[in-house]
Amino acid sequence: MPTIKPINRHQPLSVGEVSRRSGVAVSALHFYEQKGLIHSWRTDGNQRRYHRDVLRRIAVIKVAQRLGIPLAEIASALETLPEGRTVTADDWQQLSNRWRAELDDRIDKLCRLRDQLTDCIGCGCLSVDACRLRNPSDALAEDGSGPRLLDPDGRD
Amino acid sequence: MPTIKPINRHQPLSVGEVSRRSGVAVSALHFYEQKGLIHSWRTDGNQRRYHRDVLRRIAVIKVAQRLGIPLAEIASALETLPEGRTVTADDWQQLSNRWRAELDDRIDKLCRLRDQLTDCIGCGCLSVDACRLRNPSDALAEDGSGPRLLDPDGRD
DNA sequence: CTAAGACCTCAAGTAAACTTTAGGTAAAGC
DNA sequence: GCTTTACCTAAAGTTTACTTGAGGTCTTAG
Repeated sequence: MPTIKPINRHQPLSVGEVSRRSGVAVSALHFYEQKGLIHSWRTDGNQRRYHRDVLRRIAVIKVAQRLGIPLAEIASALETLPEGRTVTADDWQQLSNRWRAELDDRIDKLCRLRDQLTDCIGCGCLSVDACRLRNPSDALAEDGSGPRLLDPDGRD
Repeated sequence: MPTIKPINRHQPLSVGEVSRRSGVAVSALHFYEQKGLIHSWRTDGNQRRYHRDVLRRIAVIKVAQRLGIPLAEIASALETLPEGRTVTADDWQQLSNRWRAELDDRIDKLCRLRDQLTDCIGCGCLSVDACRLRNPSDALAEDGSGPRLLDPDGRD
């Protein structure tokens, strides 16, 4: 047995340890817990303790975030797993396949947008009627930052 | 020619007209003005009036937003134009070339991410040491350990 | 035993891009 | 003249993903 602070694979982790090992700030861990993304129990002294599985869960969260998945969606995806369960390889495969499809989609949209932009740079028109760039056929805005409907009226 | 309310090309536009013709909410127009993206003058009654050029300017803003350019950056790009000037075809070409480069960049990054994800789905490891997806830094030391299947024991 | 460091909660702050609300003025229609 | 519609300002609210701060408790090293 080690003499100095034996890091037992089956010992629970404190929030600080999880933070150091995952690279996620303590405040963010609190936040994730509040949002139901991770779970913990408490010691007698009311301090959080985590199962080591939480590290893998956090890894999934971080990857999903890099993919551009909002936390709420990550949370609901993780909720489909049996309560608080370790994320298995199968789980990961399911999640990542779904997320890759979304990523593919986003890439597709951006590529189409790039093509339109390229055309438009060529013509330089920005015409209300003719410019594909100004008249996106696929109505979904990249960024959901507000309702925007194109007014059919108008020439300029 | 219309008999009712002749829409003169050289008459200024009220904020409501600009809103209807551009598809941008009045509140957003106020907001853009506050941020220096568009400009107006006032009537005796303190109401905003816009030069028709504003519509083209707004078109540029909207396209830039679809490209994912933040408003602050759009503002500073528009500021490089002579004060309040109409956006010419040349201006547009300059701006859009720059923005297309940024878009290319973003697409590139997403594609690389997709590739990593695809790899990772295959191996399913999410390993701290070996997973490219979890180690986005380029300073990844490729030790011989190689990808490994998910350990049900919860190895981090 | 005590002081430092880790941890706790709750509230408020941050940034982006707007919208909503409230209270009031201006212009247009009948 | 009166009412409806358009417009004005300033401030606060919205969402996402957190961080920061204040004030207090727990745990651990010496």
